[in-house]
Order: sequence, then structure tokens, then C-alpha cells
Amino acid sequence: MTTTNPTWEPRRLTAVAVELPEGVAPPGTRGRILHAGLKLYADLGFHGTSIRQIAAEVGINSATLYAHYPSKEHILAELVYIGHDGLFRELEQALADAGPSPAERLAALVRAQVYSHTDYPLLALVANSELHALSPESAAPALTLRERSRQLLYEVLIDGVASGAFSVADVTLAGIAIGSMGVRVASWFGPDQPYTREQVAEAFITYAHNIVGAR
Amino acid sequence: MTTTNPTWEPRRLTAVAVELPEGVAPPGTRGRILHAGLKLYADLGFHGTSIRQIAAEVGINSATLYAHYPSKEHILAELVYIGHDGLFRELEQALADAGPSPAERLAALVRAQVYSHTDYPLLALVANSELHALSPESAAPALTLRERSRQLLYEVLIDGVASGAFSVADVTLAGIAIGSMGVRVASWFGPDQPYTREQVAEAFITYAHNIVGAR
DNA sequence: GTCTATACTTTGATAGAC
DNA sequence: GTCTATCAAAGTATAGAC
Repeated sequence: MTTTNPTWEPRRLTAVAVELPEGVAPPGTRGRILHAGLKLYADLGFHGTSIRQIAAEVGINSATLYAHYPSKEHILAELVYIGHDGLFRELEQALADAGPSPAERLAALVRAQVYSHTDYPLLALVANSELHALSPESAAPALTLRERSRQLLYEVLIDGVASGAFSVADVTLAGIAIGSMGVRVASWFGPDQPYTREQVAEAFITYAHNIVGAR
Repeated sequence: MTTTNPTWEPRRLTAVAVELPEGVAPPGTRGRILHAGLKLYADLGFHGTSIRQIAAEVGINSATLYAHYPSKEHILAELVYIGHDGLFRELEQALADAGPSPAERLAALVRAQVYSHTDYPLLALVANSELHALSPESAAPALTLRERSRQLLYEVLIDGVASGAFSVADVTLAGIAIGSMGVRVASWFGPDQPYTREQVAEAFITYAHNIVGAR
């Protein structure tokens, strides 16, 4: 193959709605740019997407983008931040609404993570898979939120072990395993498979309980 | 920010050895190109890497690359195939060496996947995270191997349920959960954390057994 | 096989009119 | 805010000498 087929473009996801959580998208053109960036970054990756593709998706000239964002990277930075911030808020709210037992609190976290990824799969994919394309300064706010989210899980696990509700040899590895189930959801959940978000969440809650030996 | 800082480059991984399994790298310059591609694709992604960077890493002129590979994509295609083929072979060998019980066979698969990712993290990362950058035709052989690897796991799970060794409501979701723990290993395992590959494997085997309710 | 030189395209971003 | 027009740089890949 010595030439590139211009009609083919790689696709990372089956077609799903390009959606952001309510209230987080800026109004007007800036918001439409953000949605277009979300769709294209999820599909082609940050480096695989050109500023002209984003503009075409919005229906504006590429130069107009720079009236709303100072660079291509700033569009990604906003998406990555929104994704991490949204997940962290969902996790915090889930804990606030959860019952007092460690098992209930762990279930609330797993459910919130699964729903976050099933409801906004493009956002989850971009936030997790394209973060590495950001400069350290642009990535820092999202990384702080990721660390805080991680802490929410570990506090629940540590409490559960301390109270005897959980029985697990290594809390860190158990947390990694539970988190791994969750972050992968956006990569396989979609309209081409038969499960509802609720079925996935309840199954993964059971697995998480099994992993930590919840009584 | 209106200009790009040419001295900064995004980094996806902490420094680890750039290694391929024995015997899979072609001899001579072609093999050195493959190693350079592995390192750079893992670090910067396929679209984030230029043909000139690969050539510079090898220490040759960029034009010389085309005496060994017909395109940038062919280098990635070979890496993605090697990664999927290597994992599949390891899984098959693990089953051949495993004891007869479903629990032993599941343990063998989990251990093989963990070792494959801890021993060749760059290869695992490129094979899984950059596959989407390939054309459908270039990706097909790897996808076939991935499906066959998936089947190995599901056969063990189905056997375990049929024999009463496992107790799990949904084999598909359990398989996804177990596979998710494994594919994430390359993203966090490295010299900056305290676990050995054996510790990770044994912990994940326990979690897998817990997920499927192994008796 | 490897090089120098270069063709040609696409890229991110800017200038300036309206 | 949006456009047309354009720049400078970087991109993949090729031609042809050695």
C-alpha cells in the first residue's frame, strides 16, 4: 500500500449519542465546538483529529474556532476536565445518598461509575484515553480529580476492612481490580449488546463485593 | 497559549524497557525499526508519532524506513499482530500446562494474561490502545486472535458453570470483568509500584475465583 | 540498504475585512 | 463572531545517486 485511501477513516466506537451531562456544555457555538470535539476525539483520537474536521462538524470555518478556544489542546483539556469532574461529583453524591455500611457504600461507588460510563461513553473514553495528549499543566486539574475519586474508593475499602465487613489481603490491588472493571465499561457498552446499565451495575457490584469478601 | 512548546512531549508511560518477546523481532534494521515504533507509539500514540521520529530513534534517515516497511501503518500493524498473537499463544500454552479443574484452568488464564502484560507492557499498550488506528483490513488478523483468546476464557467459564465448579449468574459479564482486570495491567504496573508480577497474578486469580464463585 | 533531495499534502494557527 | 486568504511548519512518501 503506497497511497492512503481518503474515503476510509478509523472508527473507535459504534455510533452512540454525542452527549455531555446537562449544564456543563457552554451555550452557543462554543458548546457546539465542544460536542464536535468530543465526537471526533473519541472516534479518531486527539492527534488523529484536525482542527478543520472539528470546524466542518460544527459547520463553521476553522478560523472561527479560535474565537472560542485558543488552541486545539484547549478543547481537549475542557473535555478531559468535564469528564473527571463529572465522575467525581457522581461518586461524591452516591456516597452522600448511600447507606452507612461499607457494602452499601462500595455498591454506590461501583454503580455511580458504571452509570457515568454507560450514560456518557464518549466523554469517559476521551477523558481516560486522550488525557496523555495534554501537557502536564493542562492535565493536572483532571489528575487531581482522579486522585480524589480514587481516594473515595480506598476510604470505603479501608473502612470495610477495619470494621470486619470486608476481608481482602491487599486493599490497593482490590481497588485497582474494581476500578479496572469500571473504566473499561465505556469501551464495550453500547447499543450492540443486550445489557442495560442497571444489569451491568448490579453484576459489577456483586463482583466487587466478591472481590473484597463482603459478608 | 498561542505557540507550541517544542521542548515538551507528552509521555504516557514511566520508563520501562522497550522489549519484544524473544524471536518475534525481525533481525537487523527492520527489527530496530519495530522496537523504535513500539517505544514511540506506546509513548505518543500512532498519530502522535512521526516517521521522522522513528527514523531518528533508530539512527537512520526517514527514507530508509521505506526499504523495510511500505508505510507507517504497516509498522503498527506488525506490532499489533505480535501483541495479540503472543497473548493468544501464552493463553493456549497456559491451558495446556494447567490442571484439569475449571478453577485451575481459570487461574492459568489469568496468570498468563497478567504476566504477558507485566513482561511486555509497551506491547500490550500498543496492541490494545492503538489498534483503532489501523484500517479494518490491517486490524482483522489481530481481532481474530482477540476473539479466539476471548473464547478460551468463555469455554473455561462455561465448563465451570456446567460442572458446578463455578456459580455465576451471567458468564458474559463475568468474563468481561475478569478480562478488564487483565487488560488494564499494562497501564499501571511498572517500576514505580511495589508489586511483583507474581503478587499481582495471585491476587487477580483470587479475585477471578471470587467473581465466578469458585468452590 | 542507505543516503540526499524533494514533491506534495495537511497541519495548527494568524491577519485582516466585514 | 464569522469569514477569506494565507503563512510557516510538519506530515508521509518518492526519486534517484551511490
